Amino acid sequence: MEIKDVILGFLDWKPMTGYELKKLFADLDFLPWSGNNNQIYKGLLELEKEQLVRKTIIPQENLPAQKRYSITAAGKKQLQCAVAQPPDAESLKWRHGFLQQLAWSECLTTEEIRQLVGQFQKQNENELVKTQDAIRNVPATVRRSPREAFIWGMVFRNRVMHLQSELNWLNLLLGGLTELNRKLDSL
Amino acid sequence: MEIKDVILGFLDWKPMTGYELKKLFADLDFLPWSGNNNQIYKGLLELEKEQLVRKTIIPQENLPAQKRYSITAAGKKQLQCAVAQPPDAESLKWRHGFLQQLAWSECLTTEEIRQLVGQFQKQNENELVKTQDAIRNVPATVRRSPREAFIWGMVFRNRVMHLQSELNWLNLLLGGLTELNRKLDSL
DNA sequence: TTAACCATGTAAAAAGTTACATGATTGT
DNA sequence: ACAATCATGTAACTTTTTACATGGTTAA
Repeated sequence: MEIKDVILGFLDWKPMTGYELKKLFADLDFLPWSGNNNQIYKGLLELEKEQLVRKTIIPQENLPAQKRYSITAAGKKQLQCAVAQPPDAESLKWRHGFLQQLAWSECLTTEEIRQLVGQFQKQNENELVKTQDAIRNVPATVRRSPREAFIWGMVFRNRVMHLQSELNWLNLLLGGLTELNRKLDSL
Repeated sequence: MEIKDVILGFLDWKPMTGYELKKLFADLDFLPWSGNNNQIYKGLLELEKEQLVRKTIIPQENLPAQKRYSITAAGKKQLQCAVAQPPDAESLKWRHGFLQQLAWSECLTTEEIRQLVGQFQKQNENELVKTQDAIRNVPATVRRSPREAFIWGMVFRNRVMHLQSELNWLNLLLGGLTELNRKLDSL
């Protein structure tokens, strides 16, 4: 998922202007882009050129005309494709790409979502093992004092705890999806 | 903390070459920089121009000469200054700046570290409240299905759980620092 | 009257990634 | 024979940020 895919995700909710998109980027903390003018307005121009969105110009009195963008069929296809990608490794570092895929997963079946979640779960488990190993290899140089040794231990433990909390969250997620299916089946 | 400060942090352990620094950036997952040639070698040149590091050239047979950089007094001052900054807001998003400050906090007193931790703790608590509020304001547009509503709930809950796990970690950290002090006092 | 909101966009700079370039040594 | 390690650096490109630019409306 790159920023243009997220824009498509928003436009798949409803048609919007660049201005509205900017506000969403500013409000939603899990998106790693600032959503500045350059990203949004340039992005929209490109998306239009690629025919993934279409614009309607709405003139206003005393204010610059609104350009309201809506997603095209090709845009929907592109969104679905981006969302269905196997979660990439950077998700485990700072750009939580998996959350973005999940947020716009409405275009996938529940089974496909489960698969994505499963893949991400495995990546997290591997990373947890890797990090716990890494603790044993902390460079000896960082033991100038018992305090520094303790602090570096905590730096690694931070990551371990985050990964564990992520795994807990993934279990809740899978449980919730099952629960939803159960309810729908019983209707 | 920007990448040059982290380089200073490493050189404060011991003098190193660009090649060694690269490996550290590659190995340590909590650092958000890839540590590619451009960043490291350009960074070192700039640091040298700013007189924050000094280089010694060590010729080798059959291999390019090593350039071993060491931190200067001015460099140590700069590092301490960077580490002592109040943790910035981006720490709460993706670039976990606080971890970097903590990792190189050996130049601070335990009291100063406690202060940093306290500040970061407060920011996390505020952010937790803010995020829990935000859940109540999730745009109604994202409820195309019960499934989507559930998923967006989980996207927000991911952040809540991370913040809670961060607060737990901060308590462990403060507890550990107290414990260390107790031990030193009892000698 | 000052700030925030509405609404668009562009320019320049900074930061980051990927690929290029060299070339000996060591292990599989 | 091929890949990895050692060891430096540069060039081209992409991404992101910050600042510039305009200008009317509304609420404190």
